[in-house]
Amino acid sequence: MNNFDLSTGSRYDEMLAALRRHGYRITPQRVELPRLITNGKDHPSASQFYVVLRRQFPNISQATVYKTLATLLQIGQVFQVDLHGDSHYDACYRKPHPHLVCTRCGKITDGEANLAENLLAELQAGTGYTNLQPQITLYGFCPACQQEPQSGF
Amino acid sequence: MNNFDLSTGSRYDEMLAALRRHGYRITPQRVELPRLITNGKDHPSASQFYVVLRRQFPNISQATVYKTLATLLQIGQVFQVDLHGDSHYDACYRKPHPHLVCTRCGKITDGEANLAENLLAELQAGTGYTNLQPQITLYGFCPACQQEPQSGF
DNA sequence: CTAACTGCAAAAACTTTGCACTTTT
DNA sequence: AAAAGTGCAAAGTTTTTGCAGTTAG
Repeated sequence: MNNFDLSTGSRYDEMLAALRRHGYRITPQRVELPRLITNGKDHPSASQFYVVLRRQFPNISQATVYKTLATLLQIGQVFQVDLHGDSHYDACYRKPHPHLVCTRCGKITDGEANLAENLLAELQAGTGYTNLQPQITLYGFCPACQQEPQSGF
Repeated sequence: MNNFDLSTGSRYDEMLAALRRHGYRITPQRVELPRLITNGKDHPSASQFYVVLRRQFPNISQATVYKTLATLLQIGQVFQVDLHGDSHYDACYRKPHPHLVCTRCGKITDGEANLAENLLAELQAGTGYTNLQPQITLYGFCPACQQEPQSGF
């Protein structure tokens, strides 16, 4: 049921294991955010995580959400999608793939990975840059939003 | 001397012509920002434009910079590169190309376009999305910054 | 028990907005 | 002269920071 081949257990288990491996403590908040991000195929923002997490932790703070995401980012367990305005997070960073952002409804979906990997390889080789982390975002109108009338052009 | 083949005059002339064509008035500020962005091969942020523009317009406001960039964006004359904390701008949006961002010094440089265009075509065809505007950003260490010691790992 | 983590509140950074004044056309 | 643009200041967002109290190991 997982789109990505993870021979070493589920994405969620791997994320918690990574936290432990890096010496971070396992707190209820650090259990729940990984669970959320690995369960859905959406790409929530910090404030979207905050809203959902508050159902289980009524007193959780935005700071904790930001700090947890920063931690996961640091150990390479989430991938950041920078949008104009805020950042969104993707749990499945291992296979680089493009993100399609609908500029009308704001939905973010995953694109195909094939060429993305080739492009990464090409750049890795040709530019002298190392440690390249790709962020491929395409802004456009999703199939559902194409029916609606143009905004103002 | 221009990296991109612009059969119809310089990038700067084209940008001003586009402003006129769309009915925008040509003000000193709208002359100078296009001159700045088309002259360099860097990718300034709004506040970087602000700092430079203040040399010629001591009273210019950040608001004017943001509004001017929004206008140029709207008529497709600049391309926006969304980074974690702010957005940067590229004058040569016509040929989609990747941007390489050094996570140590922050420098943004242009990558090769070949595969970028193929990837765009592939996605345009395969996803049902329309009007796709690619934003391909790769974070890594630039050649100059690779000598320095790792931050803290 | 100790170091690490959380929540809270304040602050910082980026961007947008409203409005009076000025400038293009 | 009219419409559009600018500057200023205030406000709106997102994200970061400092610190006291709490908790995981």
